[in-house]
Amino acid sequence: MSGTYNFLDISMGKLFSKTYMALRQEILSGNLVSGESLVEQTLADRFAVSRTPIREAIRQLQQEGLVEADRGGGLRVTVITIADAIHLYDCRLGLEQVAAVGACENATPAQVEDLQDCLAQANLSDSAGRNQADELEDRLHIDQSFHRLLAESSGNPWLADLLEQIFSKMALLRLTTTYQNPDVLEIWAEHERIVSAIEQRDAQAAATAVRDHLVASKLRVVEALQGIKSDVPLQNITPR
Amino acid sequence: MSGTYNFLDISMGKLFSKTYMALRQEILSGNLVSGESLVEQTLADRFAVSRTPIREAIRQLQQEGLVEADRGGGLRVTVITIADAIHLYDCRLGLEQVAAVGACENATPAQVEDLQDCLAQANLSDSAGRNQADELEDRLHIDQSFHRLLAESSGNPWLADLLEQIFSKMALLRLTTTYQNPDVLEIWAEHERIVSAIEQRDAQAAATAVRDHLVASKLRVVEALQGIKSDVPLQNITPR
DNA sequence: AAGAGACAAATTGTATACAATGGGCATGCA
DNA sequence: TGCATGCCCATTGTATACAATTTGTCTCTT
Repeated sequence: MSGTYNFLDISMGKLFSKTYMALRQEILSGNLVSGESLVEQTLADRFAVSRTPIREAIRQLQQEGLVEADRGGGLRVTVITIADAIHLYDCRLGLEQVAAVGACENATPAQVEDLQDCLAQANLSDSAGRNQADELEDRLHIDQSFHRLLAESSGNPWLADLLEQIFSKMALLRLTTTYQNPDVLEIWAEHERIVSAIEQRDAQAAATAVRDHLVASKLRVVEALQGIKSDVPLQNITPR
Repeated sequence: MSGTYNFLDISMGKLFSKTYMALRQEILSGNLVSGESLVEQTLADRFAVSRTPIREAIRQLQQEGLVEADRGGGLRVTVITIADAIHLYDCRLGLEQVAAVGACENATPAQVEDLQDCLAQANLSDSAGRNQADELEDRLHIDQSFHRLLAESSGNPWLADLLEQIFSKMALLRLTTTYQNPDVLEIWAEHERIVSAIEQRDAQAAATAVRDHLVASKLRVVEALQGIKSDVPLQNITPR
């Protein structure tokens, strides 16, 4: 009974770990929609394991912020609102500036190279005109990689960890809204400024570049989202 | 068999939740020392519950960063080094500046009052000359409260959450090293500057005040720690 | 017809039994 | 004596049984 869901069957490591990754993947890929309630037994059947590893995986995801408590003890996939998006951007604003400064001081040559590769990849994906959906997907993925690399380059593991938490929640948002980033070229120009500053080990410039990038990015996202749900209270667009 | 450890017996809520809080308290109070390995069955006996709630509590603490994997699959109370302290301070630096800005925009009058109360309490604890240990304990507690309030005042729940994670790890550090903060008066003066800026809703001033405070605080702590373990590599004292 | 109460079903929380894994210790060989 | 090897025990991982809690519905009463 090889059963379903062996597409992620790495056949190594504990079940709860595999379950965790599979569940996470399902949430982040949109297979489990935001707000969908999670029933342990159902998931257990689905992954062909007992409730025990499921419980542990869910708890992990809960702490990670991808799963939240429903009223009444139930659990569901976290619902991210526009207000949350703004708040998360503010957190990124603070942390990524620190990351940029740290990267100027601690980034290894290999890491700088990785960042440059990321830029190159972005340009590549731009010219390769495939269907729009794939292109968008690619862009989002590259963008995430870029910021993840930046965080790692800081040499501050806690910082990378905190940012990772934020990223996964923002990934949730992307699923529910599927806004299109209007000015992609802008983003890459901004990314280039950041990398350039890091190459030159200019901490001040790097921090500023990151700040500008995120403020602009936040504004773009909020504008895009406002068109979708204008009912949600829009608190502070410009934090500074 | 009322047994031991009913000092936290709130008799309400799930066992794993109570266990989690109790375990957390034991770690944060130093009852379980840093580096001590955690054995599920032992803890289960100790709290007179089965391994199930213990496991969930431990996993939660692990994600929270108070418990970490030992080499060999075991778990132990997290060990925080000087380098970690520096890294955590850098994270705070980024996040608390954002918190200060947010507080200027979103703090309710009640929250501002709470912050002021915190200052008053600090002065009070200063004049009341009791034994030194208690006084130190009080100061640390008040300091934590202050920063927690600041985070909450921002109106950004994710921000408060991230900072809370950092605070608990730093609390661990305090236990292992028990350095004394040399310049307490400095700290309160700095706190007052922060509150004052928030009262006046001056975001720029608040951010600067927070930055100055944390940079100074970080320096103080690093200096204090350097005297204790001078072997640990000391990377970047001044990040900016 | 509307509300209260109780019963039933679904779901989560806890305990425990069993499996698997890894490390330490003892024993044997070089 | 030092190292390798194999077994045993300690500990964690998983499954399952059972308890408790909650929700929703059905009925009975007013």
